[in-house]
Amino acid sequence: MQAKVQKATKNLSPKQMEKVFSKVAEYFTVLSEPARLRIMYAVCSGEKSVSEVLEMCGTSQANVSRHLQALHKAGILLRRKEGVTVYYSIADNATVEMCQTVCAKIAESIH
Amino acid sequence: MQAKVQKATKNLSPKQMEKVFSKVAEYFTVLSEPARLRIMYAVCSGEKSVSEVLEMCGTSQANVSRHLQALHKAGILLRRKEGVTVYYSIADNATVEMCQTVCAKIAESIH
DNA sequence: GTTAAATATGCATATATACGCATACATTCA
DNA sequence: TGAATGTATGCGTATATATGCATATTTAAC
Repeated sequence: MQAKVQKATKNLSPKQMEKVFSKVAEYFTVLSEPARLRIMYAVCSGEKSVSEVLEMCGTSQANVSRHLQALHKAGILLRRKEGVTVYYSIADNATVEMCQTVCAKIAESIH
Repeated sequence: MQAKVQKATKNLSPKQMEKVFSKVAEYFTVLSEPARLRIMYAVCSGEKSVSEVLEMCGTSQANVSRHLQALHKAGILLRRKEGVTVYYSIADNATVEMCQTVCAKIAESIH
């Protein structure tokens, strides 16, 4: 962590370092909810409207809407509006691949 | 996410899938605290005792102790006791590298 | 304009957890 | 045994946020 991170944080003040850690923590917070992971998993199979995700994930409409917004705000999902319908799709493949790796690793430990 | 994850989750029941998402969420939760990231960053430079981390990170001893325990319980840090002193070091390099990547990416956006 | 469908938001509540403080526990040494 | 050092834990509090429910907002069709 230090080696690589120091390259990117070499010229950062302690205050700025705090900001980095704070933002990184925020980022991981978005991924730290089962409901959001379920939703991400759904959107991974292709662009989905809020209603479609709602059907696939089975919780309240309000929740799905808010979770999708959170993922969008974090830059992980793309948002596209078409009439009354709002479509979400993957924006950040790096994040998705990271989740893939972690999910696969943990899934194996369950087999 | 689906492609790779489906390979590892092909034979999992919906209930088991829920367990996977739940465990993945737990894992990310550990990484979603600035204080813990700061501590991980400190331990990255080499094995550290609780007191050493305490000096580097500047919060209460109780907090440092608990955060280190959380990181250990998550399998990210190794714990070694020597007399009264407890030393922690990196156990899971994959996690550390993941944090490196995310930190570097976010640090760049601050420059 | 009215209605209907899709999405978003306000509010109350429950739950999780980070933190500070005090104190307990463990180990070493005199 | 007693004292000192390093670490862990119990407890109360503050804060964040996930959720459900009701309702508002947006857009299209009539």
